[in-house]
Amino acid sequence: MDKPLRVRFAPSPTGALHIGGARTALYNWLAARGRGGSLVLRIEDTDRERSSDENVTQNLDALRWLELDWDEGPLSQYERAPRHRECLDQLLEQDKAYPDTATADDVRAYKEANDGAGYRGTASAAAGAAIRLRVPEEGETVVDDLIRGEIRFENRLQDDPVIARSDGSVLYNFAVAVDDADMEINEVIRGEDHLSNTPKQLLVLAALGAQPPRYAHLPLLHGPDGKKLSKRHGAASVQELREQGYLPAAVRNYLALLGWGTQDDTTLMDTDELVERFAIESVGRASAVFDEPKLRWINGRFMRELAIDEYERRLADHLARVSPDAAAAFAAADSGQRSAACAIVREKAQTVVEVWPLIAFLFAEPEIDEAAWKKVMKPAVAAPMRLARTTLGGLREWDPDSLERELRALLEREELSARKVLQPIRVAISGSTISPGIFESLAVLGRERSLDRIDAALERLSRPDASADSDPSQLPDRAQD
RNA sequence: GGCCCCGUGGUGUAGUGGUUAGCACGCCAGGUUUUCAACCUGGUAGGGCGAGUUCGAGUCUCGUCGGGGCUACCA
Repeated sequence: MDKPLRVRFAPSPTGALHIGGARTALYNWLAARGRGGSLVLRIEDTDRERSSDENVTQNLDALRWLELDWDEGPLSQYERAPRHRECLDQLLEQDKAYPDTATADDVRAYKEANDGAGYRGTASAAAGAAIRLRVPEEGETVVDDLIRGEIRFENRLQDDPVIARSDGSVLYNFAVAVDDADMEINEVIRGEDHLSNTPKQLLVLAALGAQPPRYAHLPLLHGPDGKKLSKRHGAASVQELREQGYLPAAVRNYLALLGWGTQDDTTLMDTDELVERFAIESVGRASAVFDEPKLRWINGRFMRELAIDEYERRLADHLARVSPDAAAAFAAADSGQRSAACAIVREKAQTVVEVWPLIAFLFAEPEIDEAAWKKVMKPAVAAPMRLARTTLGGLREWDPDSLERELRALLEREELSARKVLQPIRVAISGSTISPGIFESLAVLGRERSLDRIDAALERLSRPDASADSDPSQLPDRAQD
C-alpha cells in the first residue's frame, strides 16, 4: 500500500547525545527495522556557533555503542546550504516569503496592538533584512500525529516565521522541512518539544508544494523531580550510561519501555523481540521519568545472561577505560582464570562497574579492608582457622565441590558454624567481607595463593598487636573512592 | 501572558463503559544462605479535583487544578 518507510534521526551536535535523544534514535531505529524501512542519520548543524566536530563524533560514538545503525548518512545539514538557498529563492520569487527587518520587539509590539494575532510584516528592500514565510490569514494548520491524533493550530495566531537570517543562512524550521522533503522522509519521529515547530514546518512544506510526512511526537523524558532530565539526575547522556557500566542491550530495553509498553506486560525483551513488537502508534502520551534503579535491575538481568566471553570483553573494555593497572592485571592472567573469575561474579554484579571490585583479589594481592578485618578477625577465629588451614592443606583436589565437601565435613566434625570459619577465610583471601562464593573463590584463586594468604592472615592474627595494628592511617570508615 | 501537549500507586506501564484496577522497579516483611547480592514468598501503595452523560466511568464530555513544551535572525 504505502511507500516503504523512511525515517530519520536528526541530532543537533551542540552537546553529548542525551538520553532523550537516544530514545528518539531507538524508536526511529525500531520503527525502521520493524517495518522494513530505512533510517537516515542527519546532523542538524546549521547553528555554526554551537555545533562542533567533537560533538558530532561523540554523538556517532554513542549511537554505535548503543548498536543502533543507520542506512544513510551521516548527512550534514549545513552542507546542504546551497539547496536550502535555492528553495528560499524560489519562495521569494513566488512571494511566499519576504525580507523583513522587524526585531523581536517589533513582533511583540505588533501582537500587543493586534489582540495577539500572528505577526505579519511587509516586504522591505532594506539591507539586513531576515526572510519571513507568509502564513495564510485564514484556516488552520493541522498536525496529524500518530500518537496524539489531530492537533490544530490557527494560522491567524501564527507569526510569519523567520526562515533565513539576514546573512542568508537558513533557520532550523526551514532546513528541516526542505531536508525531510528532499530525503523523502515519510514519518518523523521526534520529541514532543518539536510539536509546536511542526505547523511552521508544515507551512514551509506547503509553500514548497511538497507532501508532508506523518508525525509522531514522543513524550518527553524527565528527571525524578519532574523537571527536564539533566546531569543533576545522575546519568543524562549515553556516555555517562556507558561509564556507569550499563549494557547497550539493557539500555535499549529500558529506553524502549520509557513511553511504551506491551499489552502483556513483558518487561525483559531482547532486541529481536523489541523490533518485532514495537509499534509507534502504541507509544504513550504522558511524559516519563527516567528511573535509574529500574535500569539497574534490567541491566543486572542482562548481565547474568551474558555469555562468558562477552562478559570478559565488556569487563576488559571497561577496565581499559578507567584503570590501566586493573586492565593490565586482568590481561596478564591466563584466559582460564579470567573466564573463571567472570563466571563466579556473573550472578552478582548489576553493572560492569561493580564487577572488578568483587574479583580484583583474584588478580592481585588484595588490600585488606581494616574495618572488615576488625569485624571478623577476632582472636577466637584463630583456632578454627588453623583447622581449616590444615584441612585445605591436605586437599587432593582443589575445586569448588571438593573444597565445599571437605570444609563442610570439618565444620560438622568440629561443630563449628559456617560463618565462624568461612567468613575469616573470605577476609584472608579477599581482604573483604564481600566476595563471590567462598568455595568458588578459593578454587579460582588456586591452592598456593589461597594457602599463602591464609597463612599470612594466621600470622597477623598471632601477633600481639594484631587487632590494634597501629596503622597511622586509621580512618575508621570506608575510604573507597 | 499567548499557543500547544499531558495527568492510573514513589517510578514505568496494562486496561479501551461493568475487573477484587493487572504487571514490573522501588520499598517493607519473611524464606533461602558462607558474605554481599541474586533468588523465592507475602505485603505496601494508584486513575489530581469537581460536575455531567450513563443502570454503570480510570475509560466519554465540560470545567478546574497541576505538570510540561514552544513562544530566538537556537536546534
